[in-house]
Amino acid sequence: MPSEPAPNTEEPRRRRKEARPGELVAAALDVFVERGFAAARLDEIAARAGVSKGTLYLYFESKEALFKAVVQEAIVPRIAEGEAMVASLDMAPEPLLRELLLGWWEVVANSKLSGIPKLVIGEAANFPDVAQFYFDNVVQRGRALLVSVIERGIAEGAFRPGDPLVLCQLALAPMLFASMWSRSLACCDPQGMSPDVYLRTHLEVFLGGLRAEPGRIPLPAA
Amino acid sequence: MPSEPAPNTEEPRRRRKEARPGELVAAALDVFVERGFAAARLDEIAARAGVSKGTLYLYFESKEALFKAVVQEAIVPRIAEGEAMVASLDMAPEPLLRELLLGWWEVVANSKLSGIPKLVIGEAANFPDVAQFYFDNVVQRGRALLVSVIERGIAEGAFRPGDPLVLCQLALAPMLFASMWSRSLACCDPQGMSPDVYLRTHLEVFLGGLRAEPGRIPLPAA
Amino acid sequence: MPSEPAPNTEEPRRRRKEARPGELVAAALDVFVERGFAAARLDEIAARAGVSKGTLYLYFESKEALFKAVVQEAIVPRIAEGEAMVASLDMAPEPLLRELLLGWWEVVANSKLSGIPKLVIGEAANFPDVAQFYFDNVVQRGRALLVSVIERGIAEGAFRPGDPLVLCQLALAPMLFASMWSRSLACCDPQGMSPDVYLRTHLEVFLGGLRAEPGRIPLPAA
Amino acid sequence: MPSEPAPNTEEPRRRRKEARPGELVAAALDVFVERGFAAARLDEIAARAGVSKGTLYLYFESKEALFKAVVQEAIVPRIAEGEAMVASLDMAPEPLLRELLLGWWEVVANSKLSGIPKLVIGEAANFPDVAQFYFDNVVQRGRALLVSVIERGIAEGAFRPGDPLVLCQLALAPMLFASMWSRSLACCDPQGMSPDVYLRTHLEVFLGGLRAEPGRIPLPAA
DNA sequence: AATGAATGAGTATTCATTCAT
DNA sequence: CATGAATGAATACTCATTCAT
Repeated sequence: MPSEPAPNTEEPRRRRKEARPGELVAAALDVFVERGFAAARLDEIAARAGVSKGTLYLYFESKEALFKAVVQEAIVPRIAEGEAMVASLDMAPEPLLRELLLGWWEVVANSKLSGIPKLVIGEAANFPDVAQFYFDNVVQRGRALLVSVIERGIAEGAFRPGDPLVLCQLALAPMLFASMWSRSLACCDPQGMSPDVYLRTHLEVFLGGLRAEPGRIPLPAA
Repeated sequence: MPSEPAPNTEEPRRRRKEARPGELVAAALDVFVERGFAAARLDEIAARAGVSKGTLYLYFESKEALFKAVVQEAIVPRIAEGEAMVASLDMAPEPLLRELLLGWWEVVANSKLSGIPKLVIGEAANFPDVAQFYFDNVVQRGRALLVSVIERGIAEGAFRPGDPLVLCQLALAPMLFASMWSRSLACCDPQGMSPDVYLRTHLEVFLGGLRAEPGRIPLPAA
Repeated sequence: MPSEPAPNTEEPRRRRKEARPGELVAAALDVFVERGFAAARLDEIAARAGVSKGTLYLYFESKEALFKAVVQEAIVPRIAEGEAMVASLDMAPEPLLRELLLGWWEVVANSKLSGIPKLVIGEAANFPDVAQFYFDNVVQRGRALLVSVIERGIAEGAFRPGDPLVLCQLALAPMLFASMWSRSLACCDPQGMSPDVYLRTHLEVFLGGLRAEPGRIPLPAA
Repeated sequence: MPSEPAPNTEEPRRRRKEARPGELVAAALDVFVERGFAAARLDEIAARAGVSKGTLYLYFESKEALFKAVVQEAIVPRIAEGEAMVASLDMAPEPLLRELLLGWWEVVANSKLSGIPKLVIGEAANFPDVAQFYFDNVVQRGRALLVSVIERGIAEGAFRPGDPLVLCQLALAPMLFASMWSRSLACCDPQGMSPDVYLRTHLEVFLGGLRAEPGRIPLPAA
């Protein structure tokens, strides 16, 4: 009769306990991104995290809560990094904007994270709480970031005058769209398209069209 | 006690029979767009069309077949109109491209149809057959249309040289994205954004960045 | 406006009208035998008969009624033939019994008809009316036939004394079983078995065991 | 108002868990035998086992899997017993064959088990997987048992020469047929028939016809 | 803290039967 | 007579959530 439990070949208990929520969130991110919100099965998330389904409910009170945690853990910090970048970098608006978009592309577009916008947009109508949470915590803060840079660019005369929010959306749309595409219809396309060419063309065309140049009229306004 | 049966307030049988598939497809379009493919309940489609669930199976052998019929009836003809437009209009590339994008926006973006791309992109991973069908019948044909115009623009020196497929995607992405947005997160946004300003800004910026002008370098290529 | 209907290239109306029920019953026999009673779809029966589903209900008030008609048309006359045979043939009991069993084998076992016993036995519990109908119209009459021959054989000292009904059942069981087997598990058996050897062995063994011979004791009795 | 929770009248969780599959299989056997495979409702099986429908799927992944488990648990062990019997008993072929058939009759014919052959034969055409499984696991092994005894009997000169597989089938057919009959048309027969007389007559007639005796010719062969 | 057995509401699909034309 | 459109009840299977251990 051993007075001590069999030597644990896995992580020590204490570490696991603290690490649990993070492991669960990581597994959840995987499954949510692969299947979407509605189609993700808690069973599969639990299995991938190596725990039982019941354990999920120890840490998260529902599927929605789990998803919110995924957003909180995986996406919100990326936004914060962008905010820090803007605060610390002392660059002219166009290079800064370019830098931000490139940074987003590198961090998000090529990782699992890029699956989240697709999921949220695709299922927002069926899960309004999820949508609202994402909007408040990700969209609003992300927009504020870009809008501030664009507003400065307009104020400084680097960009054509226009609606900054509209321009923010137009800067992001092709990138978000590409990330959604790559996780949906891209696999139906036998030839494909170079993501690199796509991104550089977008930046070149978008910034080329946004730049204030002699003879250019202001962009539309409300 | 009427000696004659109550006057039939319903459509005569013969007419209904021919009208049925169309009514079903219309109801299905509504529900698919509101709920997505997986979450759309056949019950609801039937109820909205005023028939029983069994009747759906008289005309469509499965949910997927019904969805394919929706795409076939509602989307494919719009593509055909675009093809006809390109064939008949004798315009310079830039105005033609502008016209096509505007036409798409008017016909699609403001109708239920704009819900279909969101649905397909959001659920392609879970329903590969649906995705392939949409890709083959809508994406490919739509792309061919725009790509031909863009190629001509490049050849004639109106547009900067670049990858036509990439440019096609970049022309459409902000529009498709906006239509997806309006059916998902837009309702979380208290202030909103003028679709009109959005579209005109996109055209102005995109075409402004695409236009060949002295001193401009070619766009990236593979 | 033709005063006469377009020349019918098919069967003339009058003949078809009378032939209808027979065609329906024939199609029904096929489908019932292939699928069983519950799994037979009226759709398929109608399609095979080249009529609409509704037409079936013009002639038969339900699936059960249709099945009863099948039994009536296809099986009952076969029994009558056996009865006629016994009445007309003036043979000793053993050759007569042999003749009857051989006749049954030839007429029934190798035709679709042999599917009916399997169906009735397999689904009697779920469709008691069908079972009762079959029992009254087929089993009882068939038994009476064989029992009379067996009783005569016993009375004349050709067969060992025993329960005639039991002997009747034992004479038929291997044949009915074989016909059920050939429509069910036979296809799982890669090697198979010669039906001819099977039948001849049965007759040889059964009649060999039934025959009264010196030193043999009577068979069991109730 | 009891200060303590009501004494748990149900089984403790741990015990139930291990007992569950067995209880489910037992309930399934009942319902499959009463209704057949297609007509058996999972609802009813679950209700009879005192669990919810979902619980069935915790243990068996489909109706087919449940049925295979029934065969595995309820029938296969019976075959094994027969195999053990042949291996252990040192008897002459005829008594051994008689013993095996009697044993089968006692164990199977009078229990629910006898409903399984009826079910399999009745629905094999509609459920080929089920049929194949039954054939491989029950029919083949059962045949091997009897065939070996029959072959030995022929070799030792106790039985007339003939096709052992055919003789095996002929030995079993009346017994299997009787078990199917008792669960189908027997209830339509007001007078009935003594199973005991039936069985003893079969053994007497069959073995009487099979026994090698002076002056008997060999049985048919392929 | 962790488990995993149990639940039961929810949904696509099938098919005998009806009835207006 | 004949049609075939319409019905709606029936059923296997799924999965988020609960809770006794």
